[in-house]
Amino acid sequence: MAELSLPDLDPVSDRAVFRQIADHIRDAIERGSLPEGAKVPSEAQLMQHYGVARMTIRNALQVLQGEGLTVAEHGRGVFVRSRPPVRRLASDRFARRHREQGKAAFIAETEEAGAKPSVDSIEIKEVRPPVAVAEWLSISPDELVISRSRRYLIDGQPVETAVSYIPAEIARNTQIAEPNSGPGGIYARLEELGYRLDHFVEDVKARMPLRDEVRTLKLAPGVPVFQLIRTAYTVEGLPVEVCDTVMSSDAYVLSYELPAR
Amino acid sequence: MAELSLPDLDPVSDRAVFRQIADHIRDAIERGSLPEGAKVPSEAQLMQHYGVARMTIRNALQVLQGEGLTVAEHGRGVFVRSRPPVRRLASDRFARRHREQGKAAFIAETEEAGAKPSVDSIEIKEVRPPVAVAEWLSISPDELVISRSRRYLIDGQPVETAVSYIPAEIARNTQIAEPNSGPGGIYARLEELGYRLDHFVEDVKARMPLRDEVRTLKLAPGVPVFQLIRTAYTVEGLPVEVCDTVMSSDAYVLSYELPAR
DNA sequence: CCCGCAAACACGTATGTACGAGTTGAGGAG
DNA sequence: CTCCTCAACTCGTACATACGTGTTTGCGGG
Repeated sequence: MAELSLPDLDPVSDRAVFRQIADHIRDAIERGSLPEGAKVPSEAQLMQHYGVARMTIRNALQVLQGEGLTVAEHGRGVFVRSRPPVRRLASDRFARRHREQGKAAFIAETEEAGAKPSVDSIEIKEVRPPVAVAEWLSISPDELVISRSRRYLIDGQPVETAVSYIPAEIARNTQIAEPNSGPGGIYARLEELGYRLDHFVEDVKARMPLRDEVRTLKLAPGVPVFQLIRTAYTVEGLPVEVCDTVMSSDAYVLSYELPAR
Repeated sequence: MAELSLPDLDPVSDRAVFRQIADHIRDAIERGSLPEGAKVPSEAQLMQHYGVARMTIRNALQVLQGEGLTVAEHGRGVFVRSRPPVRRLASDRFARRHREQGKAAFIAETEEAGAKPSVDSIEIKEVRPPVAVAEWLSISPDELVISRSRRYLIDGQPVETAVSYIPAEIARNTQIAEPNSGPGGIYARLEELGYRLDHFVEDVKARMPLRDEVRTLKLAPGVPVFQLIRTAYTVEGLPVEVCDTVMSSDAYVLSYELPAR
């Protein structure tokens, strides 16, 4: 790696050696000396350059990996993470005019972007709701709900998991309780059943993924997830569905429009 | 820590030892055997329990810290992270009626929650905009903008930094270019200047914090940040302000209302 | 009884060693 | 020329050791 010149350590600094090294590499990435996809010098090369032990180098590399700046590939090296192009989720994605065109939001958006959407792991159960879900739906935790779990993929890559909860009173023996919820998705079905949707409330959190989520969404180290809790309300103010969605934060930008009124 | 019983290692598993140990502790946290704020057994105790080297224990603990589940406190121990009560940002926070009451959104919300809001590090400059900002404002990168940086604190704890950009053409020699932007904040001033605000578009990303952000927001390890880019549009569709906000993701839940239309 | 200080304890940083396992490319066999 | 093997390189895991620095606690002297 003669191409990349890293500074030497500052012997008087009280900053830990592994942090100084992480700083040097981070600077190189931010400067563009190490562009996306570039290979970071190997552990052995960095040991030689700085004259420190391997553990020190590994500590430094782990800092960068935790920041989501690099990924290590076993047997190949450490590389600057290249971020996939992000998808922007519009705030009108649940507008009725989209439903009336017969496609669920995810399918329509993805095809629009020229990619191939798919959905797998669809699982439908009638269960007692988690307490938080019962609260959002304003029902008793003893009332059963239909839960619809699924995973969304773009060009075969998993990008999002979601679980919807609908009171069983509403959804039982309807197409909502079928794996294929029909044209326009479950929101179209709810409206056919006479539940006129008025608005959704979407609560957005960000956090580090759980272990399962890392596996299911094939997340790189150092990538947080969005967790969205979306509740659908009818014009009467009745909550009829809660959807709990987890998505990789580096595949998405969420876009919302706020009225200035 | 006789209170907490951790399983033994599975000698036939091909899962790395440090991951198994991390799994055990994670399970204990999720089960509630290690409640919020509880002290995780010390490195020495875990070494003894599992009969492994300290580095192995430290690797395990680092996994959990990276997941945001624990924090290590030098000289004291490792503790289960307790999440502070979250603040919920309503989607009508920029409604005109709030501006007319003379308080900026942040101040009003925080006082409402019974906490003491403050703002520091206010810095106002006239600069050339970053290219991305110029694009959002639909101006040339050569046109100057007023940038207003500030940091928001709740009860003295920093929770959010923000930088607003307003075309200098609009804001020069107005109160917008003063540290104290007056009652109702800069949006009230813009409306007084004849820019009737119609709506905002807020783009939400989540990512791991940069080094500076960790320092400025006093972020715990394993806590991602939200980055919000909010653009204010007038009724004529003219973008008049862009605000780039970074906030700790564990102090906030963002809440948006979406029309079903 | 209280204060102060030292020991015990805890995590942080760093060195050195060893072996395992995935990837790659060069060189030799066919 | 092609294919295969193997060596070299790379990161992953784990052990042992040492010393630094911040925190807590308990003992002993005043």
